[in-house]
Amino acid sequence: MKVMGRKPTNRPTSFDIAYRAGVSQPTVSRALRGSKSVSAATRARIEAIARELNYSVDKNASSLRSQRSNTIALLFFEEQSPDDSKINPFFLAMLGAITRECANRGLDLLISFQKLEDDWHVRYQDSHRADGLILLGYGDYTLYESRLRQLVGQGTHFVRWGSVGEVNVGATIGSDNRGAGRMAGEHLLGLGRRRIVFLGQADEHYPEFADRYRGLCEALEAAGLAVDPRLQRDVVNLEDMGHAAMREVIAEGLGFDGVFAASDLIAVGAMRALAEAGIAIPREVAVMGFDDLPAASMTNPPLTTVMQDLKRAGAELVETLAAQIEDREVQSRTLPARLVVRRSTAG
Amino acid sequence: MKVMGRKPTNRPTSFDIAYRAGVSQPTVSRALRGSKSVSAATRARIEAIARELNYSVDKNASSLRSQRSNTIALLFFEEQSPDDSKINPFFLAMLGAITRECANRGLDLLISFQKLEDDWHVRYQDSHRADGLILLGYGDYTLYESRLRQLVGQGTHFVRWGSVGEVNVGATIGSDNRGAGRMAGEHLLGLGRRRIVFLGQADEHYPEFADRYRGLCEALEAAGLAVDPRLQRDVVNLEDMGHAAMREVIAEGLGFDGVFAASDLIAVGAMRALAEAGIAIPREVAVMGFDDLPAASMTNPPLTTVMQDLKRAGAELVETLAAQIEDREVQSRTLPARLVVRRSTAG
DNA sequence: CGCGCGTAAGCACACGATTGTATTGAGTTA
DNA sequence: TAACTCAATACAATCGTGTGCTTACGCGCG
Repeated sequence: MKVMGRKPTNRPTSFDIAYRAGVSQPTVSRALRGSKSVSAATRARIEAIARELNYSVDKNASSLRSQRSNTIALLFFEEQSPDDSKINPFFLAMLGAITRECANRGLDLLISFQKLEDDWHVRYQDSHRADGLILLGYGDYTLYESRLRQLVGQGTHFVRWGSVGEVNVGATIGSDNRGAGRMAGEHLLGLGRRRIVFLGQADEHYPEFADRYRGLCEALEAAGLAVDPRLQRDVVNLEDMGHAAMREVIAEGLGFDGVFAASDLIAVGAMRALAEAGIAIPREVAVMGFDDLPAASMTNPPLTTVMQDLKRAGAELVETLAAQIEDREVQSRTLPARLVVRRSTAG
Repeated sequence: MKVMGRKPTNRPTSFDIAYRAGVSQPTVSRALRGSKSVSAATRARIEAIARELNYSVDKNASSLRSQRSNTIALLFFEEQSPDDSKINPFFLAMLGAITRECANRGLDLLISFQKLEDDWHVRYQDSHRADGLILLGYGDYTLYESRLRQLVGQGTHFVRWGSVGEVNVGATIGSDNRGAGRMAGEHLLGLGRRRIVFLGQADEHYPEFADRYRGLCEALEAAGLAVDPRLQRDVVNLEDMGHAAMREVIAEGLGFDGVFAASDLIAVGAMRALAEAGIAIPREVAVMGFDDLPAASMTNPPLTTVMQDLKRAGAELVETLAAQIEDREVQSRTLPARLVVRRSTAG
């Protein structure tokens, strides 16, 4: 015997539910979505049948009709990728917070790692894959700014993690990098350190790092100390770069008693260079990082650093994006960071 | 003036393309999907117009009609989650490889972190959100085995990362844990170590760890040494647990000159305990881990460990799942692992 | 000259839900 | 008793593609 027309998988549809409940199919849809124009009794009956049949709404049909996917896309993009499978660990940590918040709101999360050259900026919203984007990207800001403007132009909803500044396009959530930099500076100054090396770019291409440096400078100036520009080194967010820069500073023989690295990755590299040079941490040089990666507590000595509030960051990113999707007013926001003191600056 | 009917976003549809190209809508669909029943000239014309209008296929309509979402879902699940936003770093590392492979194949990747209690096992495929699942989960295997059987029962496509053994349900990809354990044992034995502590559960609830232990035992036996069960400790995959277990072993005063931790996280905790006890690594005790987390190279001394081939793992997982979705024959597979020697076992 | 076949394209419908509008029936009031 | 209101539900029209079947046409061959 040949049976045609029915696929082997006999997934129930809302028609099946309607038939058994003795109502029309649209009523099933309304009941399950909680419309108040369905009587409580009918709804209860429908829900019971749906549960019994293991029914679940077809996401594609639903999204097609309602023009809403209830999905957001998380896009990571980095410029330098020596090894593609290495992802900035800080963003990975944030991933946990974002997924959690999405789950709470019943949103699906699509993720993708992008090269700057890709055309992600047109694909997602256009194809109705996602209602909006969360963009996470360290790297040269000026390189992708034009992409962001294009997104705004085509009406795509998106939120960015990064430096909350004047020049921003679209809503941005970020840590209070300047405040945190100042806090770090004050911590080192409080330990009696006076000549502090800053490892990290301080130009407009990397606004987050630049803000951290600006904060450090503020702390120095507030303490009546001059800022020595020779103690600032442009370093991108890689361990090896931190190592190289630190070696250079040591070799140049400028005196210094503290290091503030713009990220933990850089700090780890710097500590390695210091250890190789036989310089004692923290006795001779105190070292601080930024991010509080898992690795920060495993270094020797454990690394003092600045912890960003990832949980709140994830929540704010998702909330801001959701608001934007619902056409509510949104604005950029700065989150406080917290000092985590460990032995690399103890005493 | 009031304009009705048209939403402000005037996304072009395949009808618009068809109209301008002077063909029917189905022809557009066929042309863009590469059907050979469209002449080259027509296809070129259609593609040009599509590009010009910035057309992109509506994912929802396409998935609805074809019953294929071209999306896979990546599900992490862990039993112990003291802090929800902490994710097993090993899986995070694998994430990079998986996204990359998905991108190569034009698959979208949905990700979600699940508690074991959740009903993810029915939601994804049923709602046509994804064509299949990749499951990553450390933890007590016996706890979720029934869920896996349920997945098989309802015909859901899925692939698992884990221990490739006899008892598996569904396709599984995993490292050759026994071989790697043996390799680790041989490495330590080659350094002249004779009494080797194993930190990690060795029962059927955690088959990956158990396999690593079995490999170690094989190496010992092959060298004509007896296995001392007092040197094996049940430890779950947490740094603190490694620390506690190592302290215990030290306190008990059993002699030992090597430690093989079932994971880097455990190894880091163990090294901390050894350092606190003033035991020199590697002079008095050589230490090895497993996973090669980023943190492994940052410990003091840097940790010798076993590197799993993440890139290949991601590729195999995706390939196996894709094959299953296309109803091709699939089978479980074991991947080789590689020893990474660092200073924690040097000499 | 008629038959068969291969190529290129069109027609009509199905996919499974959401949504605006019409309809029903019960209850209320003058 | 007829007109009117309101709550609850049914009807029909989408949303934008993919796909099986049919059609139109050109060509070679006996």
